[in-house]
Amino acid sequence: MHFVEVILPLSLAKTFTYSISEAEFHYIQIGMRVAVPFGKSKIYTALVIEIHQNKPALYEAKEIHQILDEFPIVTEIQIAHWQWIASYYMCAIGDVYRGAMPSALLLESETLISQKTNAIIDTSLLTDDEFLVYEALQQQNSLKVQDIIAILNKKNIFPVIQKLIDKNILVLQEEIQESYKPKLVRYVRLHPKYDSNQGLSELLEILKSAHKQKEIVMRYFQLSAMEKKPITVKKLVEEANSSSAIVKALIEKEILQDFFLQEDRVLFNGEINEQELILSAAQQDAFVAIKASFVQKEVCLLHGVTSSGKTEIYIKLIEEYLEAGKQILYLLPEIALTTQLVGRLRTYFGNKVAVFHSKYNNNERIEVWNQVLQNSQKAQVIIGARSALFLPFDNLGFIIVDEEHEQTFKQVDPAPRYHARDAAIVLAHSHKAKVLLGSATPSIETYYNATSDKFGLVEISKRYGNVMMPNIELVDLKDKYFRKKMTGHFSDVLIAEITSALSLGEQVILFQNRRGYSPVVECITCGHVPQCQQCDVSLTYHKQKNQLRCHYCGYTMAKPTHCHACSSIDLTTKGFGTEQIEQELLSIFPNSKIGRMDQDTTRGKFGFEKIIDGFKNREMDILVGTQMLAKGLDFDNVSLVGIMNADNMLYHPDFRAFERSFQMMTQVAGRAGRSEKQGKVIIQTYNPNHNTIQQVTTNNYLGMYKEQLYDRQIYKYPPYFRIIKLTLKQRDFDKLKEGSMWLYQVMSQNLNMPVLGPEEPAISRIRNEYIRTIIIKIPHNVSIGNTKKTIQKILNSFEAVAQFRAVKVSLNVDFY
DNA sequence: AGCACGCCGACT
DNA sequence: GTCGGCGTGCTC
Repeated sequence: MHFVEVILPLSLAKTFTYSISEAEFHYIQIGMRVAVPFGKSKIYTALVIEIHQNKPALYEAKEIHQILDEFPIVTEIQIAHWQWIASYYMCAIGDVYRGAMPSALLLESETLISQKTNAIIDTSLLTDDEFLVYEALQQQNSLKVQDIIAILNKKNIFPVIQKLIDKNILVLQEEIQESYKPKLVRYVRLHPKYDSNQGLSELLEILKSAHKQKEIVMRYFQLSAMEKKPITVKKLVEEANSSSAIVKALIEKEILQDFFLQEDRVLFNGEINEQELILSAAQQDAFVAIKASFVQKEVCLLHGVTSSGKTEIYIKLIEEYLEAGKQILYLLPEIALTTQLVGRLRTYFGNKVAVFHSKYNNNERIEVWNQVLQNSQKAQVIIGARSALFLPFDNLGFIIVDEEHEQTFKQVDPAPRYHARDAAIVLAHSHKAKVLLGSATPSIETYYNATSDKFGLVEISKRYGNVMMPNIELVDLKDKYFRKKMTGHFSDVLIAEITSALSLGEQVILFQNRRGYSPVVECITCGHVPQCQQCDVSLTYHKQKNQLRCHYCGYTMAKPTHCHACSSIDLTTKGFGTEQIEQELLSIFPNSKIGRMDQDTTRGKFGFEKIIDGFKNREMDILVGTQMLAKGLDFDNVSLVGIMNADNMLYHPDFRAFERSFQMMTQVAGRAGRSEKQGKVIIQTYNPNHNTIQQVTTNNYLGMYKEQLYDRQIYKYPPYFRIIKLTLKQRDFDKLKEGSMWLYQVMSQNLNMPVLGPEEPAISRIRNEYIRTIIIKIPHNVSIGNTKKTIQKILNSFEAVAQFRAVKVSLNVDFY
């Protein structure tokens, strides 16, 4: 009687018990994967988290299908960390498991349908559908469920299959395929029988008349003498200027032999910079202060203004942890930033640097996973986006969370909705590692923790190399429009500054945060704006493709030629996004090269890099972009930054709107003036006297922090209160309304704390589902654990009500 | 997440 | 009358 407890990669909170044989019991270890049958026919990759001998009383445990690993591929620290995430962020452990593992390690079975061998079939006894399946099987050995759905063009195909099985025509089998394939490279060597000197002369004799072949063999000798390492077939063919057919002939003659070696997909072949990195005085002070803070505290905030040279300090710290033989995790908010950073770190640490993020393909991810697990030399420094947090660290010593304030560290959908910064701090604790948070504009929460002695705090207020902070000028849009000094969305001041920057050969960045201000098509006659059929939003106009698009469900339609409400043909576009700014620029500065960076232009694996590199290489004069521009990019020739409209960020219905606006504007402004010359920033706004805008202008982080902190306390927001947001979704409007009201009332009666809602969000319907939200504010002196238990209990009774069961509820703890 | 069971409306 | 739609519940 031997059993294992396993986690399944499904949104199920429970663990499941399977029985194993005695032999398996002695072999199996916690952290290994097992293939298990689950439900009627499927096989899933489960993770063993406990091995025991307690026979379940209520059901008969199924046997596992097979053990998939030879050694644990998940550590016990990881399992504990995942359990913490599941409990803190109120999601199923299965969600965390599924989100944490590279998908290639979580294979599911695929049902294959094939014809029974030697079946005697009388096709006249088949129905039309059955015949179609039968006929398809004459072409192919096996079909997938999806194939049959396509062939029959209907959803429920199981009755048909069942009948065919009953008629003894079909068989089903479940197949799991290991999708990871090591990259194998083909090499050649001389056949051992010619190894001796005598063999050599024999060889030359054989090849006397085969010129081409002789050439290859001679080239092979040269290369192996020169390189003193195995030679690939590819290289040999290239060097000998020959073809692989000739190599093949030599192999067949048993003169050469081929063999395969496994190769890493991710290789670094650059030069390692041997020069020691020298820190400036300010950097050196910060470096020493951080180390001092780590003596007492586990977490330290490095608050350094934009271009204060934080990366060099990180590199110095990484060096020290590497010397101590520790693994280092470097978290970045955006995948797109990794390329730049990897290049930089590799010049110091060479092949010890590995990258991990979701755009990596499956094979690459598994290689990094294994390298981290084995504490390989190739993966001592891991750079990655938030998911890198889930790697199987063996000996983690140090975590850097760069641009700590970025909201992309918080996963929104799907569950687990974790915050990578906070989860990193917890992970570091179990590894007894240190955490460094870096930012020019720390989040209010982090700065609060740093100033209330929970975290260490180190500040740098000077830019590296004494570059001056940019000079920020405000332009009052109301006044400019009144005095007719505007050309499109550009004020005369901005145009003048762009003109002068361009004439000096300097580059310009223009920032337009498009959120909520997408261009729409409007009918001049009746004011009708085309809406998405399935969502509660206006369709966005995309000039390039001349179509209207829904940003929420992806619905597209061609731009209408007439109004669908009144048939008028007088249509106009309203609102402005990056695309329109780009268009306007083209007419104002027809001789300049203009680039655009937003979600539309940075698609594809290297879309972002292409634009960034293009701009760096000065292939463009002006770059227009969205918030992507605000994320730690370094350009050395940008002297002017323009913020097209500061107001649409400020007036977002969100308690973080001012904090975010400050961060975004300060970060964008920070792209200006990286060399000796002082940079210039123009902010166009209708509210030049707004506190937040004034704080940006005077680079007054502390002022912003204090003001926001005060507001947060009064309006009961973090860091004084923890926030849990519940989102309810349902296709039926009334059901949703009733359900959300019920939930709100029970919550506010049973929780002794503020509960807000049920609120109809600004976009109240997406993909035909109506949405309501409820917000719970947990004071800091109340136990979060108990509160979450109560919330869970209420949700359980909510689900027990039959009419509410169809309402989907999702939880977002520490909603960002 | 599947997948089966079971209950109601649109067709043979 | 049945086929097939979806709501509901369970999976070790």
